[in-house]
Amino acid sequence: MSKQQTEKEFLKAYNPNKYERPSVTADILVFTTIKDELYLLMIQRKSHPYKDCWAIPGGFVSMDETAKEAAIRELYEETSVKDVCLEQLYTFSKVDRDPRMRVISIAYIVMVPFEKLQFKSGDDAKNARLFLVKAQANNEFELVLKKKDKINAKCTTDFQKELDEKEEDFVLREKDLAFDHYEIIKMAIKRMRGKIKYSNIAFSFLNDLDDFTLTELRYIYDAINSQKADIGNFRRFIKREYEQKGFIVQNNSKRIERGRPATTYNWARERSLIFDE
Amino acid sequence: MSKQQTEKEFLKAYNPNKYERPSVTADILVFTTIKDELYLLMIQRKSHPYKDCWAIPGGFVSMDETAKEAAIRELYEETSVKDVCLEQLYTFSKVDRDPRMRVISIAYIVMVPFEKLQFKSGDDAKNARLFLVKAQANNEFELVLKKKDKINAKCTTDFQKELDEKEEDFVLREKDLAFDHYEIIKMAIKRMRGKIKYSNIAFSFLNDLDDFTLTELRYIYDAINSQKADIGNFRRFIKREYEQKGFIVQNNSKRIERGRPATTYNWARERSLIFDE
DNA sequence: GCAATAGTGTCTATAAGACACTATCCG
DNA sequence: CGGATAGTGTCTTATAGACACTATTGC
Repeated sequence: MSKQQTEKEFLKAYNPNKYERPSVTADILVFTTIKDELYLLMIQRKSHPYKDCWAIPGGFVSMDETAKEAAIRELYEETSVKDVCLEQLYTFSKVDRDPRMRVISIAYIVMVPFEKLQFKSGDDAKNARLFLVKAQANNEFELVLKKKDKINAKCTTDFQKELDEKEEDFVLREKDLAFDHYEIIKMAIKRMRGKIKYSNIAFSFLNDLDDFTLTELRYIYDAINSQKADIGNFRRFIKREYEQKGFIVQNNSKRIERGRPATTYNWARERSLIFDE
Repeated sequence: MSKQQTEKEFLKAYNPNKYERPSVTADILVFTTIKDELYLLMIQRKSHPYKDCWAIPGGFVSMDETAKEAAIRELYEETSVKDVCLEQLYTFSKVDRDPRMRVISIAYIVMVPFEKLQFKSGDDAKNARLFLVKAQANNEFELVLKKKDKINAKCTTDFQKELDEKEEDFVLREKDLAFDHYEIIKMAIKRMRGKIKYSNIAFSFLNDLDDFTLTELRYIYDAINSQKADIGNFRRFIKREYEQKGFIVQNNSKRIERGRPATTYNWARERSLIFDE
């Protein structure tokens, strides 16, 4: 090979199969909130390895798509959700994390309003469920499926029937999760808690950016932090950081449910600002 | 295939070569500080693609190492530096980022004291240089090689001779960098500026954790933020966040150079706390 | 009126920024 | 003494947390 080779010549002669290569997958952590609780979408594996264990959804990154595009595709396949923003969490590359072969996983966080989630729990190819994320000390957590909760009520799979007949809630702990998924989820929760302080990620959980109340928004903060914020201090914080700076504006209408009607707000800037890094 | 297959049988029958796979590389951003300026290690490519362009070092992740281990190995090969902490920055996966083939890069940031860097600039396989990171508005930047600076003085390559004969400094801008490396560096600078506020990453630039002055530490903050901190406010900040909490402790000896001798400090906790996430 | 929810006001402690001042070395 | 660098003090404003209070609805 001459040193005076042009780039074109070089590329023609280049053999891209010289080295063995790992598989690359995109994993997605689909979080949602209901009231002031945080939920995570998990699927039950129907095949080896970790058959019957619960895992976060994911799939191989194909040659003609970015990792993010793969995550978006997977997300759509699992939940019919489109047009959401994803945040890259971390890339996991332990050599033995998958017993089949070398797999490197790029994990993404996606935050979806519960109302937009059409998770395909009826799909008999696999069980998909929203697990309550029950925070414990030190960023540890449990994933809980409440007996006869309304959230996964539509599910009519064998698994659901079994669960309904049991005496207690169904609880997943570290050892019950497939692969290194406990570690991934733990990191995701930590990341969300970190980012909620200085970014607007909480707004990505709102069902309607044109019509939300400060209480709805506070519940989202409470869900992620798993603690109840002081009402007065929270309002002051949102008004200073978002209303005074023109990101959110009051609507004319009020939300009437029980108690005093609530002022509703709308996000006044480009929607793409939500969840921008 | 029977549904009653055991995991062992499954793994035996599994064919891991079903899908085409991308190559995976680990790229490292080696930052260092001199006085209150930030420098980045770049290498000049000796082969296609982007022959003669400047790039951040990197290499393929092999099948028996994690991405982080690959980064550590690369780092050692380039700079003889060992025992440093790396921070995973981001994984870049655009389909066409490398014209040879599909390459996904996991980028790592490493912060090294200048004194510990033995960068192999004499190695005639490639030029390696420390570029001054010259910040501009909006997280943009230029990489500058000053004519006849002392930092890269040991270099005797053809490139250096050429540079010495020129009239002006050698400046790299976005278009002068290989692949998507401008974007990567930009993100790295942003990340460091974000993390320096609430983490102890600045300490990882200190040459001697058992003997440093607050002025040395302030210079590191200035280098990353590319602005000069107020001396009094900075001291108050460090004393509150680090001395009062017992992370750093005053030494008995003083550092005597010019002017009033400076109190030296040492990091009093486990060293592994430096740069922990 | 009462339960329920929305929303305000106030007090305190802490933190961030601007900036003037003092201290201690060398030569 | 003066130049150089280290280190202190003070004033102002912004922010965070605790917590008591008022407002507006339906029934």
